[in-house]
Amino acid sequence: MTAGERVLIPSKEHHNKYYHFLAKIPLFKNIDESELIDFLHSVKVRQYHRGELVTLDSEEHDKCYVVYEGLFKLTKLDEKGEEIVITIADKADAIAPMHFSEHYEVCAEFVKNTTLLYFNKDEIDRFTAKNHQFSRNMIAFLADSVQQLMLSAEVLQLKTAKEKVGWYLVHSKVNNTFKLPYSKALIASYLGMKPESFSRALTQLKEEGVNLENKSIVLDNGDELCKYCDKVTGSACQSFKTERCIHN
Amino acid sequence: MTAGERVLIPSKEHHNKYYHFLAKIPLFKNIDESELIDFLHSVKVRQYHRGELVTLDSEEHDKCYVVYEGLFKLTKLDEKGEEIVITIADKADAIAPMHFSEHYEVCAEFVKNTTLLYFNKDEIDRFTAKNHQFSRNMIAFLADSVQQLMLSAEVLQLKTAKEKVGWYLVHSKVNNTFKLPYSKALIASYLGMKPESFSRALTQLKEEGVNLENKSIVLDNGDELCKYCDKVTGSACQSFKTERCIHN
DNA sequence: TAAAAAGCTTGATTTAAGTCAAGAATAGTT
DNA sequence: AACTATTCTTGACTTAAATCAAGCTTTTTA
Repeated sequence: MTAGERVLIPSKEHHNKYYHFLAKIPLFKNIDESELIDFLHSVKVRQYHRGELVTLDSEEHDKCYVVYEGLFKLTKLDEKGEEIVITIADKADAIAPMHFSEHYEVCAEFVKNTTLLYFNKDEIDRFTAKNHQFSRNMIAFLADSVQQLMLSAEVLQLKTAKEKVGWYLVHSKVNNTFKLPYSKALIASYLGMKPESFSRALTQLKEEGVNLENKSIVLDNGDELCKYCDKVTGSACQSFKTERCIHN
Repeated sequence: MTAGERVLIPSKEHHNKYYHFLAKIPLFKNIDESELIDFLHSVKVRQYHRGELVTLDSEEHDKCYVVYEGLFKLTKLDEKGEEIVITIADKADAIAPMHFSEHYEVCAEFVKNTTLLYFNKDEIDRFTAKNHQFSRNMIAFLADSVQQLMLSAEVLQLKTAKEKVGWYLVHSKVNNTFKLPYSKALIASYLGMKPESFSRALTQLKEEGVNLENKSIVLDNGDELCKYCDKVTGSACQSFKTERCIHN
């Protein structure tokens, strides 16, 4: 199956479905309906299989992708076959290789069967020139990427295995989901550690009252994860800066 | 000395000097002279001493800085006093904490006496709205930050001590400077390693024909560093993709 | 529902880089 | 030139996480 065969030209009803989906993502926030409808005509769709590995080189490079359905990890591979996970891209997340050097090669590894919506660079550029709100959204999107990358640089370099896992779990607590969103192995690779180390970190956390039942976080007391919380994550917490919060 | 005392209101002749400097940096590329002159009236100046440590919180946050003279490292510190270096900001480099969450705290550690030019967020926002080329430049600036951060994530996580140092040296080779731009300790911290490890890595590289005399790189053969070169760095090399290049 | 595969855990061992400590080299100052 | 303060190097030792290997669980599929 070649790339071309899997590029779908969306029908009118699909367009409608994609429009409603895209209109809600941050990249298209606060944009006039008429302009947005017009722009979204240039959307293309492509599907990928679980386990598939795509190198974002030359051809795939001048694009901006949005995950419509599914999950993939954006990775960098070295000669020895080692990999680092740069981001986990979940539903509604965007990836814009069009902004990188054509010599910067990254890989997309599809964790589930995945449907990506995408736009070509020249369409994006035209819309950026035409619509100032879209420029602003693009700036916000990139700024958010920068901040996330700086935050994970910090986590990866400064924290021990236990602290990394605690930090990851505190997200799920702040989200109010109290659930691990992905497999342990995937989260481990995102945290730059091996599944064995992840598992050992969990047994250490168990001694502190942090338990995982199935994929749900169960806390003996309720505040056991607070010590692993950073300020940016914490700012989304209900108890942020109350007396129960470590950030004052 | 309080912050206020060190904020200088530039005189007309200083303005002229700053204008010529700023007009050449990427953030202000291809902008009409009249518009740029107008915008640059909002520039402010501040000086910092070697060794000074400034936390970019609340007050310092809503700004965009450009290094006019000097050098600082943007760092993240943890409770134990450990630090990671996010970027080394040298002459003409820009840092825009205004794009980050107010809860994301970073530190600037001044390596030399430093003069920073800066703009307030609302001025930047106004100019972004008014001038599309500036929007484009801002997008390019952020995209470049994203790529640099992804590249260093890769270097920091995937490479051994020797490979990190080799990778750093190959930059200086591609630049044609063949010189270490900073102290070994600063470069070591940028590479996420201790000075001792940096030193040991250098002795390993010496066995491969890579020598440092004073701060100059001296190669026995000339191609000893090529194996440490990544594609993005390599694309700036004279011999990129020739038969002498590892990237084909 | 059995079989196979994938995902996870636990133990024993290795390893690369960090730590600590002391001395050498270089740069800066009087 | 002599003194001081950094900066860098080298050696001995420690340590956190990786690796290797085996067994256990859960999920998938036939």
